[in-house]
Amino acid sequence: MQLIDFSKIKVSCENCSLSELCLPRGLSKQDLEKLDQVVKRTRPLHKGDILFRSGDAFRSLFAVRSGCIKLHTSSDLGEEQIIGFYLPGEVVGLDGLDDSSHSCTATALETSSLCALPYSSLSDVCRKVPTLNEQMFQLMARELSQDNQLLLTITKKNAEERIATFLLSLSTRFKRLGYSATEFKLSMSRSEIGNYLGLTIETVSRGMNKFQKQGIISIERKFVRILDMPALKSLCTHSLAAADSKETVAGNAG
Amino acid sequence: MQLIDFSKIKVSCENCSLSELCLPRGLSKQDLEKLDQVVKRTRPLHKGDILFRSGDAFRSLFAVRSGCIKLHTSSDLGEEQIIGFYLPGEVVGLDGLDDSSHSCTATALETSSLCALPYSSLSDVCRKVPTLNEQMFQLMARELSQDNQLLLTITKKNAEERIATFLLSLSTRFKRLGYSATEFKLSMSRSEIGNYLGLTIETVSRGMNKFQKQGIISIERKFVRILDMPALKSLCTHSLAAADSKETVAGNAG
DNA sequence: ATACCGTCTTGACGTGGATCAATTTTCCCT
DNA sequence: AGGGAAAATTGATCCACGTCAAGACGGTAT
Repeated sequence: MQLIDFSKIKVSCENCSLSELCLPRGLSKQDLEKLDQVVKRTRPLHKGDILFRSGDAFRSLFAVRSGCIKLHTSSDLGEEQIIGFYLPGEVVGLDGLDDSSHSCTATALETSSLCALPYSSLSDVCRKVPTLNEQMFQLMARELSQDNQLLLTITKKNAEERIATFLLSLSTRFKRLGYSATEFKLSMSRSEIGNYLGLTIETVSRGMNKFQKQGIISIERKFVRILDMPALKSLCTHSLAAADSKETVAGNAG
Repeated sequence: MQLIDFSKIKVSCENCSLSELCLPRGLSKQDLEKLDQVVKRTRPLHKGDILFRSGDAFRSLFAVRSGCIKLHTSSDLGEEQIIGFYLPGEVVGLDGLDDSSHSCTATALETSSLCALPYSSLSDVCRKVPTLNEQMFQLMARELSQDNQLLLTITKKNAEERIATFLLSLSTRFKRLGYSATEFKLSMSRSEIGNYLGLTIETVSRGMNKFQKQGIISIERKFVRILDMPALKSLCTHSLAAADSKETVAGNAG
């Protein structure tokens, strides 16, 4: 086994294959260089390692380079609620911008490497580079709209639709990363999927096996293959379509 | 009936009783003046009026001065999901910072007056006033954490707990506004409460009537009085407490 | 190999809240 | 003030999903 000293690797946003993802829109080369000076690669996390805890002082944002991070809260009574899963190219830690302490905990689901963006230096750079500042707003707004999507999924969809939506979301994101959209590994357990979707582990298991019997996916342990993408897509909104006509709620649209 | 020409009223954040709420932390007097020059009071909206629609170009943030605004999405099929209710001192429109177009629709639930903060000028001021810029981040982070709260409420609590949590949240926010924490008017319909909480109108109605029979609240039409605040609070987390011991899920906390 | 343990699957059963339906109450418009 | 429609209540029924329980499978330590 080869040991790699990550501290010696020159980290560069410019050369990072993910730069388009974690920082989508046109920063100039100069701006990128400014950002580069700020980014620190942390040593890799292993499965179960905690990146930050709810209540921790907010110090950095983290861009995922590889692996998968789950973001979750604990209620007063220690009940876990998973807020999201972060894949490479996605940024974790924005929850810390309120009161400068994190409201969530971030845990590695598998060996994961990250770039740390220390907030103090980041906000300096933001001040000098308005484009970057706006990108930060965009990142947060995107997170907000993802939350809203999740809310819609949970309140309006039944178990199977939620599971289908979840799988489709992963597929889309893997594709964006340049990986296969039809074959991938789930880095989270059934229990974590259930928690995220507001379902029990049994319901998740049954749903996925049903899809398998229908020939829509094949699933073995953590490995998923999507066999019939159109079918999967139509599963995401099935009952909504059925409810179509009677759904013009409230009618206070004027 | 008296007509008021709001355009002639001198709007001033400095004198606004809500300034502590919509912009919580210490802007200097000078900074406030800069902000003042940017704020525009819009003419009041009436019940059902739409402030902005999903897909509209993002132009302004809006601080609620009076009334109540609901923020909601429509899915592909027109199904409504209410994301939140905004009371005086709260800021609506942050969903527009992604792609500079709104992902949600904002509708007045009753006659409401607002301050518009045109984004173009606001971002200018933000550039000059770092404190304000940070407050914007805080606003968004707070919105994120509220979304997370809602998610927890919906996935982990049963119908009655959700309703109790909802009432308590309103109570807290009214109190912060200087209104009574125990007597207030619901500006949203049962159907809107249900939509927000992921419940049907019948369940909301039954829940509230049950609380009434238990002597915890009294409710007449839209007017709520909280009679036993401690009881209401304990209702918010009841079943979570019961699940306490077995809830140390997953155990990957190290 | 073997034994153990955590994760996942599968089945049987019970229930909370959705759905359906019938009034009643309130709001709004003329 | 009155009439019509939307909103809310209340009751009866149903079913999707949670709960409980038993087993299968895979990974890991001895």
